[in-house]
Amino acid sequence: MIQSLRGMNDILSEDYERFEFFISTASTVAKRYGFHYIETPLLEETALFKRSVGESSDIVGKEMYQFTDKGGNDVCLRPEGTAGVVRAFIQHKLDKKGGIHRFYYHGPMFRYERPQKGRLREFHQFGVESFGVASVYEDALMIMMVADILKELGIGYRLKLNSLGDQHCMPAYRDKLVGFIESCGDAICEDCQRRKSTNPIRVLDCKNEKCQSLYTDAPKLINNLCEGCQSDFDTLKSILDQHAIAYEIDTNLVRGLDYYSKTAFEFVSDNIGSQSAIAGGGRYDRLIEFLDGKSTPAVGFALGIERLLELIVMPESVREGYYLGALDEESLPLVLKAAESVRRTQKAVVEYDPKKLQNHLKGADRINARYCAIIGENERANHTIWVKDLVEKSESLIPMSQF
RNA sequence: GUGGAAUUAGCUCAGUCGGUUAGAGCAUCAGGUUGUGGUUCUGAGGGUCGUGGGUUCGAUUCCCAUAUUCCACCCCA
Repeated sequence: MIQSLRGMNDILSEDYERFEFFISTASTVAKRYGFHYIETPLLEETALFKRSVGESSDIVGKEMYQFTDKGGNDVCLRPEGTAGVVRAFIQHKLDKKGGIHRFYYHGPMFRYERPQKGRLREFHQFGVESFGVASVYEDALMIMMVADILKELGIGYRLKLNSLGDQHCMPAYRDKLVGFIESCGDAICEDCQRRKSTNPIRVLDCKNEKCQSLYTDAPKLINNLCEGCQSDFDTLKSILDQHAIAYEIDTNLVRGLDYYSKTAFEFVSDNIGSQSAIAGGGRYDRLIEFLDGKSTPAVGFALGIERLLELIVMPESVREGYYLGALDEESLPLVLKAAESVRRTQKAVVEYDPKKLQNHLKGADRINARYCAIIGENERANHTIWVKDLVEKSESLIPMSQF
């Protein structure tokens, strides 16, 4: 038997209902905030991700589905959504056009990781990107939008917040931290030794207890922000306070993608296992120019759809449409005809096997139909269709001409 | 990528200290005297016990490999 590739799932029936419900809910919220849909290719030039997400990141370093196509191009299945949207933004010269551009998107992303619950090799994200707004109010808008989406879906969460600083304060802090780490010498774990050069900020949330005890005195980025970053961070906190959005400052929160600066946030759920981040995002003011566009402030976020699916509280399903069946073989053509006209306005499902009324009613019940429409000997003789409303429990004989 | 656990019917799981026809609940299908559902009763179908090797007179059970899923690490959405 041929199976789907490891970490790549089919989404069917009930799961898809949730999936669809999520997409429509999130899209509706995004549109209410003034965002427009954008669709970008699943396949992009490898260089795009190397330059945006960053070569030092795990995503680019070891998780990309990378190959050479028949034309000899070095390409990748997209591991995240922002890079493609930024590429499109620049390619269509919206950076030069100026003004504000707000996009939302959803679709599959690919990362070659070891699968686990909530961690798939093909997974789906819903994301938004906002270009041209430098104000920290836009950062707050992002967080409010995620909060709105999760609220409409009935999902509880904790919000973690941090500021990563900008090109003025981050490099200085990084040097200071690396200096501190070096002062620890060989006392720290192997992972930290490696992180010291790849992503020094990550050592701060090392799980090793010995490392943690050494790091209690480590310099914290939050205490080393420059004036601009500090005041934006303070403003952001006060906006969230005013909107009653609870948050916790997590000075160890580091986004794994190199393009983030200033605001970084993550929504986590305590009910889905160890892969608990359900949404993450932040500001990336420098990315557009890194990709040869005109310097444009930007901020965005992405939600992991599969991680949300089991948390979604679906609205109660209502009975709808028709179930149509025949009591004998001779009635079937008339049933098909009736179904055809019902379908012009409503759902109509036909049972082809003639069977007893009782079994038809069971069948109608099973597919959650509102009406059970049956044709048998009597109906044929009188040119009527017997229809039972499964909610009202009322029944009537309707002339075939009215169908 | 590292360490660990699991894999038996469509689903959730029993079970076999290695020995004839491998069980349950739910689901499916069919009936309960001739046209009334969701919450009844009866019955039936459905499994080469994840896959491939090995040990054995004999393996679903023991051993090895492999695949997948799950847990922790890692990472992130």
